[in-house]
Amino acid sequence: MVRPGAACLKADQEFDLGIVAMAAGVTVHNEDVAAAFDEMGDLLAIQGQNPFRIRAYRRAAQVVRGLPRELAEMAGTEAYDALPGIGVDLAGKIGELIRTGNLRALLNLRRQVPGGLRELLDLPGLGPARVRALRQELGIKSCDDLRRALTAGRLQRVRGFGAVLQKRLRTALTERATRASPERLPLSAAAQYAEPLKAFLAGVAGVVRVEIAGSYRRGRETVGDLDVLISARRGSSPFEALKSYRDLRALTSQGTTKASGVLRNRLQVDFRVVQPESFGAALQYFTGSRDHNIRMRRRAQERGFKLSEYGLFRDSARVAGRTEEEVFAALGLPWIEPELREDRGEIEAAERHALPHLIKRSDLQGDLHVHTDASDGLEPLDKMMQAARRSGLRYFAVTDHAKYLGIVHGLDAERLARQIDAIDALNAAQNEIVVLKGAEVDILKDGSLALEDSVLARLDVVVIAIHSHFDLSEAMQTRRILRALERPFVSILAHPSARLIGERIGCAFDFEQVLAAAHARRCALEINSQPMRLDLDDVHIKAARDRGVLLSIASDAHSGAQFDFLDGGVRQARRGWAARQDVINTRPVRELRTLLRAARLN
DNA sequence: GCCGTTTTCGGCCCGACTGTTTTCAGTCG
Repeated sequence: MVRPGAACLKADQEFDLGIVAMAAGVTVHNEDVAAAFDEMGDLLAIQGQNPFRIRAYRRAAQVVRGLPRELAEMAGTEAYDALPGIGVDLAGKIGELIRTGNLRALLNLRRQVPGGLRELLDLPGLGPARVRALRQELGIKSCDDLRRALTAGRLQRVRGFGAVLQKRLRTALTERATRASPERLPLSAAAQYAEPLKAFLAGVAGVVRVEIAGSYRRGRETVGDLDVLISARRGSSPFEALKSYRDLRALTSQGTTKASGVLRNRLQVDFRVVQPESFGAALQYFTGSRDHNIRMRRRAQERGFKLSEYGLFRDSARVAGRTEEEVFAALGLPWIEPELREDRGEIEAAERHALPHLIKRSDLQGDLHVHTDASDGLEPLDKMMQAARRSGLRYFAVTDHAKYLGIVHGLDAERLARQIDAIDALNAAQNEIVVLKGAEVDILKDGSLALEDSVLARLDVVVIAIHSHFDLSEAMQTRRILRALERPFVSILAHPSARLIGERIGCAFDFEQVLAAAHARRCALEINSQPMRLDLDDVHIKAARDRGVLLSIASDAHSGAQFDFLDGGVRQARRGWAARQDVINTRPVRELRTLLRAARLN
């Protein structure tokens, strides 16, 4: 199942979610379980419960979100219990949710804690303790209550709520009402601000080194903020220099080693200045992820060390910190690539010296999904060929859309035949790059393809994809894809989930079954590099790789400049643990042709 | 609530900054 965000349980409503879920007859998805656990964590926090118990719920939510398979398809509580961070109790709660669509513990908590209190937690400056104080002292149960109390000046009575905090809350409530709060940016969009910022800081007097850490460095598909790490000589003042930086809208807080600000695009930035002897430790720390860090610190502790952003210490003596490698080595681990640091098994793999050699952009020799102006691309074949060559590719496949209802300019059999002749002529006229003959063929609603097998037989590469009927039931969508995969000339399943980041959640289908079918017929799954697609996502790439299904990193370029998107596709592949040998377009063209022929079923 | 080559109880990552205090709790990452 690919669907990432299907909220079937109305987790923020006050009625019995079991009745709702069961009445609608819907499946309980992983995201529903994760949302229920997140809510448990929030409500327990507001109650002031044991922080470690709260963390257990949040950690469990995280683990569930990272699963490539649906919990509902797993063997039950015993299998749940085997998941990291999930013990007997939480396994039972997962089971209850899956079986009944219901969680009694959550319903009980909701009776004790008004739902509106949860939204208060999202306001900056409000954590569980202050939310609790607001409720106890003033009976505040929602953002609306808080707004009224602020207006009436009632907050002055509550200890801990001074003038500054009140002003902050007023601003936050206004922003919330006008929906001006920033959301996560696609990685590529964040890069447009992050890289110039980095270059600016690197040019400030006294600055020795600048790195952007956090989810940006881990290559997550979206970025919520930027963590900028600066190593500077004593006496230099990078924060002062920042005040003249055009893209910085405001510095919202500033200490001696730490500052925060907001960029013009509303992206939050946190700056930290560290000494060179701590830079590696700080880079490790601020790269995260949180779960990865917790594991690392625990590991340090078990070995009698203390790990912080300042270094690895035994008592008060620093034993490592200048470089990341040094810190990992002192903890008995090889350096771990940032993209892997999600606590998805990378520490265990590092211990066994079984980390993958992650793929690099320079490993790519070709691109197997490219459009020209024959369909919806912007540039003609020869221009695309020149751009592909400039991008260092040795081959690429022209995969214009096949004609079907809805896609303008799609090629019918006759135009495709003419394009095939043109490509043959182009290959005959030059030998700098090989142009492969292909098409992007729609998977129709019933799983049949938009072009006849007799036409597809002439092609080197047949890319199939879903561009319509995204909302079919999981069973129907699965049948649709499996049926398409039975067609004899299929090479690659493109952007398998059909999601658009921030716009459209992926189609629901049984990913395990699709993997099995793809594996059986040696069809590759695409990692589409378009910034809004990045489809497959990291979790499913890893699942495909673990299953031995080959991948194709493709630009889906619609113009020559878009071959640059391949960088993002490689990034995504790395997050899914992909190595060079997992990706078909790292192969020389001759070897690639062998692989493509092997996928044919005739 | 989880977890275990210091184990079935007693730990659980760690520090900066802010605002509100007169020494620190709460929040945040």
